[in-house]
Amino acid sequence: MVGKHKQTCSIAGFLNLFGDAWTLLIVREAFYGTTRFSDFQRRTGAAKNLLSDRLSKLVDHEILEKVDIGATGAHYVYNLTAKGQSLKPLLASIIVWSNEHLYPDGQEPTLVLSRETGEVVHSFEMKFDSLQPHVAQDLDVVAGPGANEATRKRLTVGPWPASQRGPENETEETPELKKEA
Amino acid sequence: MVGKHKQTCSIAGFLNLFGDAWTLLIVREAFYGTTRFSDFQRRTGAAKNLLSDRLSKLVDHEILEKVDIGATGAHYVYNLTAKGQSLKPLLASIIVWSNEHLYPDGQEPTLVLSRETGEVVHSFEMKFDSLQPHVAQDLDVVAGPGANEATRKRLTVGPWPASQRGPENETEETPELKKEA
DNA sequence: CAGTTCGGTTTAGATTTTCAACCGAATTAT
DNA sequence: ATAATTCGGTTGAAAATCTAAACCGAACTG
Repeated sequence: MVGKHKQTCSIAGFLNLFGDAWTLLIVREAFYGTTRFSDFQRRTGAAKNLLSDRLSKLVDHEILEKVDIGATGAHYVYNLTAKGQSLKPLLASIIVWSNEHLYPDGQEPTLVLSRETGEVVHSFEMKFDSLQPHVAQDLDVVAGPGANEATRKRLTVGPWPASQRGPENETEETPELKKEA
Repeated sequence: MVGKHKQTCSIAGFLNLFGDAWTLLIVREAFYGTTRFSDFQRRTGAAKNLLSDRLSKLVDHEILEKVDIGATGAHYVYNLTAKGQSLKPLLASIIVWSNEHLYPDGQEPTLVLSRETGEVVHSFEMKFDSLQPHVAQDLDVVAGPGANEATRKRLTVGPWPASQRGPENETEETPELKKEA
């Protein structure tokens, strides 16, 4: 796949990779510590063939790496690469924007916290020092006041990206957006 | 539309609005100063019915506002609302990430500059002061070394978001990604 | 008053997504 | 030993979405 957008534009290039309903959700899952095919499927709700396709695409683009575990069997883990982890500030930005503009105050499903102070992050700015490596390693994502039980259970576990956790039973329901659609 | 993702998750909520190939590209166009239906169509390449649908959705969500100009005729402009303009840091983040990870050095189609220093912005960090309004008003987006003529012509004009510009003739071509797909 | 522009809608066909069924290899249970 | 289950998919059929082109009315232009 060469990508649908032919424009010379950094945003169009991004959309060629992430401009669909599932890819970024799969990356989110990877940050939540999900590594197994079946866990991605259960936790995102994506169909298996589509999930298979998107995982391959992410592996092709070196956002994830596929590692064969289990001596001979069909057992793999998908891990975030360094490139994949570099998406963290972007995901954090998306959470912050969504919380401010899509959810009523006090109903945010997830929150971005400063790891240092524990305070909720509400806004962000570009950093002008081009010599520094990526920052935003000092951010955590935790369940917000609008999180349901399933979400809360998964987000009370640790830092982001998290190490792998076992496959608990989850069923997600009802969002509750500020503006309808 | 209620949204495809039912999960209680700020990222899923975002994807319910922006998780497709065109919506964010239309918002980008709005930042580039595009306001008219036909200009959106020509500059994004989206089919008219899909563009119509997406513009309505963005108006519903108050990212854009539709203003009737021209006394009686079918003449409208779509303007970014304050909520729409609040997406600027997110779009800037996307450009910065794409430039670092999708394009070879020196072939970035668009660049994010500090308005103050004129320097290229390479990374960003969250701002922990929750009392401040959105920042990143001091950023400009300009054509990068990898921009083609069409892109360059449109991006040499001014600040971002730009005021409306006339409909020049553009035809976009060939991207050139670091990793194939 | 004929043709063009603007902002769409409609329709038909192509593509993508969903959903369920199926599959082989390995692992666990009886 | 053999049956059932898990894992990581693939296949195929139906539904939904997207593309591309045709069409449309209401200005406005020549």
